[in-house]
Amino acid sequence: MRLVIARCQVDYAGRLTSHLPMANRLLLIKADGSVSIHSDDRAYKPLNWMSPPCWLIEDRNIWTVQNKAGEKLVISLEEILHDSAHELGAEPGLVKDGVEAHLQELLAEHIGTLGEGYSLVRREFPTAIGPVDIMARDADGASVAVEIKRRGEIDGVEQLTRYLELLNRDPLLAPVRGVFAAQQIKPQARTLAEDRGIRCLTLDYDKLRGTDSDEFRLF
Amino acid sequence: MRLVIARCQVDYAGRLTSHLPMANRLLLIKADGSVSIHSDDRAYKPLNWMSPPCWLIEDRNIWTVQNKAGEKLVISLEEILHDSAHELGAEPGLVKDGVEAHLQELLAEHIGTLGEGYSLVRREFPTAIGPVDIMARDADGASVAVEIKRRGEIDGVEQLTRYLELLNRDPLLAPVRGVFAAQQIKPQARTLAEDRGIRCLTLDYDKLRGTDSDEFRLF
DNA sequence: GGCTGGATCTCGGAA
DNA sequence: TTCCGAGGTCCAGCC
Repeated sequence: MRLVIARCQVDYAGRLTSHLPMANRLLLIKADGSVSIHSDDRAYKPLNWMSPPCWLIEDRNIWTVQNKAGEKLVISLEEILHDSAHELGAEPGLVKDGVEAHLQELLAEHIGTLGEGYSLVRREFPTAIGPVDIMARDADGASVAVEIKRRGEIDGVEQLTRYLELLNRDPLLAPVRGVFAAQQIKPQARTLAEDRGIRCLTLDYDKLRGTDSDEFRLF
Repeated sequence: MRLVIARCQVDYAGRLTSHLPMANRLLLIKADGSVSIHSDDRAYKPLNWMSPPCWLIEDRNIWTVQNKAGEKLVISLEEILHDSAHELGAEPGLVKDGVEAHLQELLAEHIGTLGEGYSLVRREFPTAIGPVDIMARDADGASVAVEIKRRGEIDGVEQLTRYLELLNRDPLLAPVRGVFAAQQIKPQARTLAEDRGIRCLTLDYDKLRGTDSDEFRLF
């Protein structure tokens, strides 16, 4: 990894065109060839960048980064204030816990959260337009399609609506009801869902994760 | 801006929990207090980060970054390989060209792109569920709602469908037809749009921008 | 290779 | 403040 602090201006031409006037910035050149340009604020997003695979050509004070798609980043350097290189070695990688995939696992394990007598058909139930997060049957054996989100917004309701429309054309499954399950459901999404006869279910991640044997406590 | 290269492990607890095993990484501490942790690949995304406003407390070899929401990043340092600070000064800011806003401007200027005799009602036509990109009238004075995207996908068709549903309840406007305009329209989006009686229109950014007087050439 | 959908999305604007 | 939509979205997973 090479760290350069420099007074520079930057022009990008690719999916859009952009221009950065002359100023001091950090240039980050990584081992995979990627380049990013940071100002002294914002943690997440660089001002400009080129994702790998891409190639940096240094021609005196003009640096050009290019990729196969023809996107181009041109950095004009006026003054270099710092330039250092560092060997970092392998990155073991980030371990995450608490994303949507976990919610799906947990709800599948605790399918009774949907209601008494519910049973799991399968996770990632395949359809022509993509997999339904969870297919289940209620106590009477009727099909229920569940869409799971961490944050329930309108897009998720639209997604579930498309699935239901398709699933209800299958005489072996129909009628299929929908459940929109999320840790948090935005009011607009809830309104739209309920307008369409879709049940909303707020999930409590900690409670789902907490105990594998809640049922015991009932006795 | 402070640049630290260090052997460290990192734990984040907030919107999710995550763990980074001990390894060498770049720690970026910016003037606004934000902190990000980069490995030696990927230009765009840090492994972990805390966005401003947040506060860093250095207690010997344990650094803790926290924000008001209670999100917490704990960095355990084993060895510091580099540590430097740099004054960058003000960032003049990025100037962009070629985003959706420009398409909207250009199509409004060249409303005839929609067809002979079309006239502009207004851009950002307000509705209860958000602004319609462009409202126009055709040669016969009938209302036309236009949704503009750089890349036309299913979400955009759904968005326009919601607008049309609402607009058609207004007797002063109804009947309102829809046009889905984009630089590129995905086949699935086109199919869905046409199923719903929405016209698809592919926009040529360069042609729209190119000449203000194409009409002249017809003579 | 393309396509789909999640993301600690981030970021900006408007109500 | 919340809501909403764009983004050079990026990115992983699956086909």
